[in-house]
Amino acid sequence: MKDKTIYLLHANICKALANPLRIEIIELLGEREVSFNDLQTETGALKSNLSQHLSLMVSSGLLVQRRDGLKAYFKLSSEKIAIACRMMREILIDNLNKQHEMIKHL
Amino acid sequence: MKDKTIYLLHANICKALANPLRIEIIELLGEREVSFNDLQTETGALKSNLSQHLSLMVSSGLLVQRRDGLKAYFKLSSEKIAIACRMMREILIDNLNKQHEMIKHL
DNA sequence: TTAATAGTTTACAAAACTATAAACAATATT
DNA sequence: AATATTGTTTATAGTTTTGTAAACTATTAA
Repeated sequence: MKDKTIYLLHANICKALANPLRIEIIELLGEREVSFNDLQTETGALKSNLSQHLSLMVSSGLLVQRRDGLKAYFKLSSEKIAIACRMMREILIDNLNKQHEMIKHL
Repeated sequence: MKDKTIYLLHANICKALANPLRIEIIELLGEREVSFNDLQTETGALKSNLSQHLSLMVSSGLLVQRRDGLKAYFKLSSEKIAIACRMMREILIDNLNKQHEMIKHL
């Protein structure tokens, strides 16, 4: 029987991306570090909800957190994350375009 | 109020990857088309379960399905999907290596 | 020390996801 | 026509994810 652990771990990384707010966070982080406060302002999310999502992203290894006094700052743990995220966006756009073509040819 | 539709759609693409069996399927498909039967043999999944996952992947635009008589065949709708998937795997491996380093330095 | 600020954690209900089993449909074979 | 093959769909029960609200913690300021 083949070991499926790697698929489970791999799926967990994908899961950490699989939420609209978390996608928005990744795009806001882009190349730079952003404070919790700015993330809240820009996403409009509830503090508690934002904190939960950020915590999930940190513990799944997508983000790194730093604290300075009361303030918390977050950044991507690797630029590969932004790249993978952009690639998914491309797949989405391609799909939307294909659907659009389908509809046009009716 | 900013429109978040794009984040929702983007997250849906990520969700379509966010399951161990679906990751395994994507890797099996790689560059080539594979029959339902072969997918079942190689994954060891239940027919009904496999069919549900494949159906989800088709409707989310990740896969294309073809039928020939009784047989069903599946392939990736774009090679970008394999690439994105490999990139996620790299992120995973990097994370595991980082964790390993952390543990070593205790 | 008290109050204010900035996040975090916990509790909980609703929604989404998953695996299994059983019923079903479509095609091919006898 | 009857049977077998190859999947698909539906039903269901258990699990996970999610957003909100409330309680809590840590740091800073008065």
